[in-house]
Amino acid sequence: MKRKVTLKQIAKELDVSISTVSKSLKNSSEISEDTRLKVQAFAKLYNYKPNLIALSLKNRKTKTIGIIIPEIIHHFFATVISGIEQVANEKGYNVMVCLSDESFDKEVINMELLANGSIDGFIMSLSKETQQKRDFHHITEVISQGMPVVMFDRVTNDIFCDKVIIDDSLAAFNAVQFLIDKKFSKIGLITTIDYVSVGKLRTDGYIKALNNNDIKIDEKLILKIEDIDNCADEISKYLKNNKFDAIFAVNELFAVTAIKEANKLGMIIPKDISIIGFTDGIISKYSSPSITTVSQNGVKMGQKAAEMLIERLQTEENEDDEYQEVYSTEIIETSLILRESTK
Amino acid sequence: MKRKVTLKQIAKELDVSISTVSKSLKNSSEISEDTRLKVQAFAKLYNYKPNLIALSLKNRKTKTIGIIIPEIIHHFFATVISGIEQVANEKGYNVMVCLSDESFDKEVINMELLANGSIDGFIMSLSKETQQKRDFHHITEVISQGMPVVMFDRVTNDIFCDKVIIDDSLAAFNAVQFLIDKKFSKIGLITTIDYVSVGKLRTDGYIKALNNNDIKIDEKLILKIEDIDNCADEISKYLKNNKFDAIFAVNELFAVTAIKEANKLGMIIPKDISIIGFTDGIISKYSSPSITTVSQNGVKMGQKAAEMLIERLQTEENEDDEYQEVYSTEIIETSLILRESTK
DNA sequence: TTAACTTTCGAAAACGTTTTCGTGTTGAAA
DNA sequence: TTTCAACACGAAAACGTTTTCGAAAGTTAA
Repeated sequence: MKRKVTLKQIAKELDVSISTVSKSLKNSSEISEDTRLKVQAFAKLYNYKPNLIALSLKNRKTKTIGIIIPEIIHHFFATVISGIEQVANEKGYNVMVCLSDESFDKEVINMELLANGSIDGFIMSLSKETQQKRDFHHITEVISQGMPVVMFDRVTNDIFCDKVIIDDSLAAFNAVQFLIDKKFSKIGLITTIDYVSVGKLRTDGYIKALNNNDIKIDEKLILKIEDIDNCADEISKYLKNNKFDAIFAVNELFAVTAIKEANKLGMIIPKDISIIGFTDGIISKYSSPSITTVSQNGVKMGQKAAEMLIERLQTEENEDDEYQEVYSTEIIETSLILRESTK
Repeated sequence: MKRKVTLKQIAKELDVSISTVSKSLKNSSEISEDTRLKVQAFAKLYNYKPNLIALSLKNRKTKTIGIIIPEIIHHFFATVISGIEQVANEKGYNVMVCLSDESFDKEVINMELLANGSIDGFIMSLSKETQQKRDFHHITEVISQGMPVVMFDRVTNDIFCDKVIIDDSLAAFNAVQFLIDKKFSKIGLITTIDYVSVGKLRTDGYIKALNNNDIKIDEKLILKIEDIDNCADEISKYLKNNKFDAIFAVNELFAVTAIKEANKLGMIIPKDISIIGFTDGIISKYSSPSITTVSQNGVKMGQKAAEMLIERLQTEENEDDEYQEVYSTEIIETSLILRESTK
């Protein structure tokens, strides 16, 4: 077992000082060509690579980005990570991933942990519990310590920082308008409870679209689901007790579950009911029928978030008067992907 | 903006030495109760938290695990990360995630990067290209430097290290045997090209099951797909040109695509053809019909891998004679989850 | 020969910890 | 009064870098 070689060892071996070794490897003109080449040859032979932890300590920056998301077994979040990783990689950054499991406490603990020197900045999406409690002290805390934060998707107006979102309300509006244009009027909505910010916004879009077209809101056609894991029964009951032309679901799970339950009740999609989902995940693509959906480009969101964070890290690096403090909110375009679940 | 407070600042503020502050915070009996409490109060007030990078440098361990996987937009890998993160979290470890994008070069670069001090050990699954090239020098390299590696799922016999796998061959065998027990004999196989280790093993299981039951292997019933992204046409042609009772697909994507293409050709699943997939992802669960599949418990694999790695890190910590060098391979159980795609 | 540069290198500080060891002060025992 | 242990604390090294500054040679010019 050969441990990694350090500057000190090289110095000792070649009988020069540590400084000389360091400078030689950086091709400093201070060092004669003789020793420079000698050191470089030796370093190459022993495959010297600088210890990144030591560098982090010295430079007070780690070249890693902390990601905090509610869960990873969720196609959308996985795509966001993928986007982040991609640009981080290009720009020489690594990523540390922490999962909050939708728990406020875990979110806080993870943030505090990472904030203690391990990373240069955060990219995060709020946990459900955090959104519910509306307690963001952990985030303001790290921001006040000078650590940049970029929030995406599940964001809050209570925090001032860079953000990357889609226009959930508009996207929902467009989806519902699409259904209305098809001359549907009995349009159902399957959504989440209101404290999930994106659920709320998508619901708003639905309502706005109906209002805009003078269609009366029928509360019975709006289903708010609390327990996502056991939504099937609720949806089944909802389908049985109402008549629909179409349904707009705020995520793919609700959409696909609606299709399955509708099938069980003898309805055929899209003949009897048209269905539109939200988030272009694998479910929508591969279910039968495949689902017309609002595409929410996770990869692009991740890329944008990473670009914004790294941009901020690098300007911070140069200007020592660190008070530009102008935050921006980037809106990623959505589009309606037409598939088989709509007529 | 208040930067994080350090021991040095506290020491200066209270007019004691750095050592005294450090010891006080660790409740050392060397320090009088007076100063101890005073320091602790001050530290609490200013929310002192030790800098983890400095600790990492001092202790020569980072308490983080490096994960290298081919991609993250893949339900199976996402579940594995989830499992790893869970036990890592419990045991006070963080995770750094790097994606190889199925590329050999990216895998090598990422490993070398992380190996330079950023992490204590690796959990990884080989990229396709690495499996094809059979070049594992980057892995032997880090192992020879004393950094533990745990491989999962896509592993190789060429490397000696801890491994977590499922018995792909047996699982495939059981799935095919299940079909044979249903009195099916024209059983198709949709698989990958051979250098993907798990694809090969699952193919072996298929062949063994047929042989075991004296069913002649018909090469025309075996479809090897190279370009996963455009498999639909190939599968469609394959379905058109052969007659089947059943099909075994080595992943869910092939299974669901087969269902969709079969539907297009007017066949009904499972009435006309029974289909079994591999990997219990969301596609299998939510497609219509839902897909009978070999469940490959990613969460459990991740958990096990993390346990093995951390176990090794901790014994390494205690025993300085680090030569136990007995590696084990853990096999995670699979099971057949019966759903609607089989009669 | 001397003064003034150049060239080439090393010492040391710094990043933020932990820990070993030494030291000065106190109190009690002899 | 002397001796010694207990107590309370600080100095310094160490982890592995980078970088500033100073200094010892060697070189050139006067």
